[in-house]
Amino acid sequence: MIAKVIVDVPVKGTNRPFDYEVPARYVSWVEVGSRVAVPFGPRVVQGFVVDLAEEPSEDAAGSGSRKLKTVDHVLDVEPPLTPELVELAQWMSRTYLCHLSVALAAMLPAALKAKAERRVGIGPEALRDGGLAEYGLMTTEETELLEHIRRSKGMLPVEQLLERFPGSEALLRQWVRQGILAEEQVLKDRMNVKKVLTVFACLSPEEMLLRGQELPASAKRQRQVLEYVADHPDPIRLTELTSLLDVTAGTVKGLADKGLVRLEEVEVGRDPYADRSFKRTSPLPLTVEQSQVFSNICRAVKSATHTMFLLHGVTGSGKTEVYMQSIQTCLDEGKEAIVLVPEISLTPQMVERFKGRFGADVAVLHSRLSNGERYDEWRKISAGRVRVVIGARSAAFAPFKKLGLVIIDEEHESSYKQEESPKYHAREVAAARGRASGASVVLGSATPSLESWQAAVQGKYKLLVMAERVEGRPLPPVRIVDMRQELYGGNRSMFSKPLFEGIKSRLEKGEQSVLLLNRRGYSTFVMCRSCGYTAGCPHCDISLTYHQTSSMMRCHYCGYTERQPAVCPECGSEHIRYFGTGTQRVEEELAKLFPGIRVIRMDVDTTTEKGAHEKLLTQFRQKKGDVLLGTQMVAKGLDFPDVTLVGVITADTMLNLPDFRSSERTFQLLTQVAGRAGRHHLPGEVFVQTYTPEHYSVTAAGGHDFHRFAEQELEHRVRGGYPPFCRLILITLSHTELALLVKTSEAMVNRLKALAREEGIPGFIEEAGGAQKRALDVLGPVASPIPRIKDRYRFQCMVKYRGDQPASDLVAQAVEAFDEVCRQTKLTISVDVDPQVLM
DNA sequence: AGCACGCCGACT
DNA sequence: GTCGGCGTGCTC
Repeated sequence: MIAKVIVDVPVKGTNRPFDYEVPARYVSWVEVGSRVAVPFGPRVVQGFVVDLAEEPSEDAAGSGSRKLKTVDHVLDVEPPLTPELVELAQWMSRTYLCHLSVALAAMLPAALKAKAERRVGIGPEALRDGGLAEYGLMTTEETELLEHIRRSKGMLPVEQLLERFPGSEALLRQWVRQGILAEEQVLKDRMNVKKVLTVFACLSPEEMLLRGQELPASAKRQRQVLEYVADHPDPIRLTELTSLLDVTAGTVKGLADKGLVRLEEVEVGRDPYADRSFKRTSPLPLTVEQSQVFSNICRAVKSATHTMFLLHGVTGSGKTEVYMQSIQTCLDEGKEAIVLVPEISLTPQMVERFKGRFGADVAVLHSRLSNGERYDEWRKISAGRVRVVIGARSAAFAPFKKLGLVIIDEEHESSYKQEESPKYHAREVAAARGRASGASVVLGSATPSLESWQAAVQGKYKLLVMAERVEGRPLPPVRIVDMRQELYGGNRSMFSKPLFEGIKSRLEKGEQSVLLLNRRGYSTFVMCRSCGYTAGCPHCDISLTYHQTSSMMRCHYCGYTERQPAVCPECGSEHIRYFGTGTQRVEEELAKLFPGIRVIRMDVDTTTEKGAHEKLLTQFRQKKGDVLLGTQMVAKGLDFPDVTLVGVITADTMLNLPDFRSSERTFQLLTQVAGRAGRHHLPGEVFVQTYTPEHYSVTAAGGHDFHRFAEQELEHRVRGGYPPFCRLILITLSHTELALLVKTSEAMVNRLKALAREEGIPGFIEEAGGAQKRALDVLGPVASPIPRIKDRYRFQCMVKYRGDQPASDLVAQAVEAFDEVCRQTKLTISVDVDPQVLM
């Protein structure tokens, strides 16, 4: 038997199957989707079986004089991929122009990426009579190395040897060649066991308290920790201890240094939800609207006909309950279901709802899991121990064998697009998987993407609507505040009068507020007021961002850091000003305006630590803060009963970005925050501060009116020739030499145009009214919005095409034509199909 | 990616 | 005259 194997070596030239003989002992074991170790050139690599055949193909080595190599071994007891997923990977590779091995690897947890481990042991030559005499004298170091290997018997990992005997790599290789050492390569998965720093008491409680007395008076925190440990002598996780007592890890480490406690890494069991019980819930009665939607989905699931549904349901209309009952139907049919949610809304509350309904039938996949934990969850799916998975975009690849339903919640979220290769969109992957397997796909959103909306309007997707909120709670009134008027009125603060009054009255009533500062694409930067100098990254064409916590200037693209300048480096002036309203500045301003206000700030600076996100939200829920202030992460799916005010500091920061989706993003964000207030018994109020109050994405969001927004935005998109009326492929070229880059970029555009002509793809047709209708068009080249990153200049060109045109093929051909140039000049070309952010 | 083969400078 | 630099090319 012959296995066609895609080797996990993602370079040009290996993007095709290689033929291997399957040894008799594996014949009944190797399947399409198996992961195997195969010899490849001089080493052993991981590969995926994508096909099985009786005979090797004509052009394979086996047909010539050389013999086919043999599959070394099979890496898993059961194939980690199904034939259906292998097919899907092939679709991804074609559609998103990526190496097939990259598409296959993206479907598996990172733990299942085997790397060869080389090991050496004593070889036949060293055991021969006469020993090593004929190889000449060895230096003491060499003798020591060989003795070390001899003593340890068995095989030793080379990596480990090199740690002890640095620089002996060449020598080891030579000995292997001479037969003094024997070598083997074993493919090992990266299944590191998760370890957690744990605090142990190492003295008796009495002794500890005694030693606590001896601590200097200034060590208040340390004494506090010591007292707690003396009280609770059981080992406790460091993270748990620090969050419980609100101290830093440094405090505990200080105690450890003094020998009062012991810090040790302890292996932890990996079920992240093992120690939690979930209250089981039963299906809730559905409203008329809900049950109509539900029965539509049920019909498709029961008949196993692939249908794409777009569920347009306002915030609070009870989409989750419909999802859960649809999933139940799916399970009753003996099928499995996938729920995709944006990473940010994959909160414990969300997980709790699904665990509560489906219990142990649910696997959870999110980015905070360690490799081992993720693998464990994934195993539950592949072994058939669960029938429901809830997770972020990669959960679209859950290895179910009888998939019946895929739910994509908040389908408009851009996080469904992977920004690294394979640059897939989970929505498109789910659709492709549904088409192949007969599963139905439900796209749910209060603010659908215009792509999905247009598909529904055209009847490609079936539109389902839920326009009413559960229990008829009204959507909160939205007050749009014109900041220009505020400025005319003499208010130069970042808070308008109405928002100020709103916050003030909430403080008085003991109610809570959420403030949103949309900082995306808008960083705080530093400028000299005397000469206009701005601090820029020396490697990228972008200004440096100021971080107050560290007093450092940092480049968000390459990580370059420098100290905050005390005086202007250009003119020596001391008048340096910080521009851009960061959350830190808003926090300061709040403290000034409302003395004693308790602000919980949530942004990249305060949430990098693991679990910080959840911790801050819990604090806010427990009313340990009056105001929750944050970037867009506060807008998503949060549900606090005592929040009666939501304020958006500046609605238009992202409206002015050079991206055709900026209006859409603004509308989505504003609509979402507007849904955050008054979800419970207390009525809510929303303030949106803006300099462009007449913009339709602001007014439509203010009126909770998706239809009006969609109508206007679609008109803009038609006129500009943008999705959903076409599809885009963004090609970015980069190189250190600008001249070469420009020349190559132009050549690329010409090549694309020539290919389109050759294929007879029609070009530009101008329609009456200025609307453009074209089958394929190539724009550019132009400098990328960030023209230089990490010392490499960047140019881009854009292919616009009608959805039914095979543009991926065309781009693939064009890019291939530049292979030679890329190799010779180190120029890189990256292709993004259906780009979400044009930067 | 590795690791070979293969063609030009600083040493015994 | 050899050892070794890392530039190109291949892997069933």
